[in-house]
Amino acid sequence: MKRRPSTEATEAWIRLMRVQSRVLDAVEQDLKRAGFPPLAWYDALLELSRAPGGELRPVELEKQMLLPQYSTSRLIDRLVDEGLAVRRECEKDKRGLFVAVTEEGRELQKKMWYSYSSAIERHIGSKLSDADAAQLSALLERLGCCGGPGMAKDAADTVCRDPGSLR
Amino acid sequence: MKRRPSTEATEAWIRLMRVQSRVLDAVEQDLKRAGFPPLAWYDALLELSRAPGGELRPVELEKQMLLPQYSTSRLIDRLVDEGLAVRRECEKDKRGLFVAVTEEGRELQKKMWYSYSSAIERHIGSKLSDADAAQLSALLERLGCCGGPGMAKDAADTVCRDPGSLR
DNA sequence: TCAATGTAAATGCAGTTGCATGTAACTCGA
DNA sequence: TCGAGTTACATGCAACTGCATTTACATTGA
Repeated sequence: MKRRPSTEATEAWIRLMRVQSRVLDAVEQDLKRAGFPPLAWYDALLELSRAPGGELRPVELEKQMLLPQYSTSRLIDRLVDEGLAVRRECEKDKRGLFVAVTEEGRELQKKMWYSYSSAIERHIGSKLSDADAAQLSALLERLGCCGGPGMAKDAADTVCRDPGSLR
Repeated sequence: MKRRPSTEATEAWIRLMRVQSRVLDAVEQDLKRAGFPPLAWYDALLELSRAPGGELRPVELEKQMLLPQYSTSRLIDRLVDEGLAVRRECEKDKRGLFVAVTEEGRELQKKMWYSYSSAIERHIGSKLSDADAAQLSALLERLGCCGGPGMAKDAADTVCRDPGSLR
């Protein structure tokens, strides 16, 4: 009589939770030590930088980053406070607005990438061969369900130069 | 000229972040919908229930759960407020104390396990074969602890037992 | 024995989150 | 064209987090 969930599944669950929290923490700490803001800022700046014209509707950013609406709204507040982005009116839809990355924002994003990428290398790249990393991705992907056809692949392509939003 | 981090490593990083956040979220939501408190409460109650005499020093709990000290202190506050645990004096070391799970706490932990385990099955077990789950664990493990001081290994051993095994 | 140093736990504070709601503007059907 | 329903974004509030500090006790070493 098999147990459900199996011990293998339960163990995978536990490791997934523990390992990502540990690795995320390590990367966030590396960034913080280098004097940078949290990863979420990087993600947002990257999404904005990539977008045509360097601007997005909050609602788009929210979808990219998988954040709740109010969370996005407040993240934008902070970016604007720091001069990394500006809010612009939206002619098309007066309810909405555009958020545009500033030159300062673009620069910060690029500077962060040096720390960020070396943190990824330190905490992931140096611990798994490329083949193993690929296999880990593949296994994780099967849990994602996000398998929304286009998106996953697309994100992956883009992201492998500059990781996209993580949450 | 190879890129560092490799695209494979970067992709693994992104998936690790995204997938765990999604899966954790799904499981937390399942628990919440069933009217239960957050997962951290379950973990704490389980650690306490397992401990000899159903009690632990906060500092032990903190190590098991990999939480910061103040966070443990406040988690205990909440458990105590809800009658799920009690604080007891510690004769050996008057700086410290013991936290003991109450009968009510043990019951809640057991009841939560039904929701929790079915959530694990739904979000992990049903998506990976046992062999794949085991392989996922193995890959994740290589990202964990490593180089770290003894503690990490110890924590992993403890935690990786089936959370429901003592039901 | 006592000062210095270290450890266990709690807490004040500022910043952040989640939830629920508010406000404004858009859409659509009769 | 009007009103019901929906969407975009912001925000008040309570709960929670991280950080730094405090309080109390323990341990060490001269």
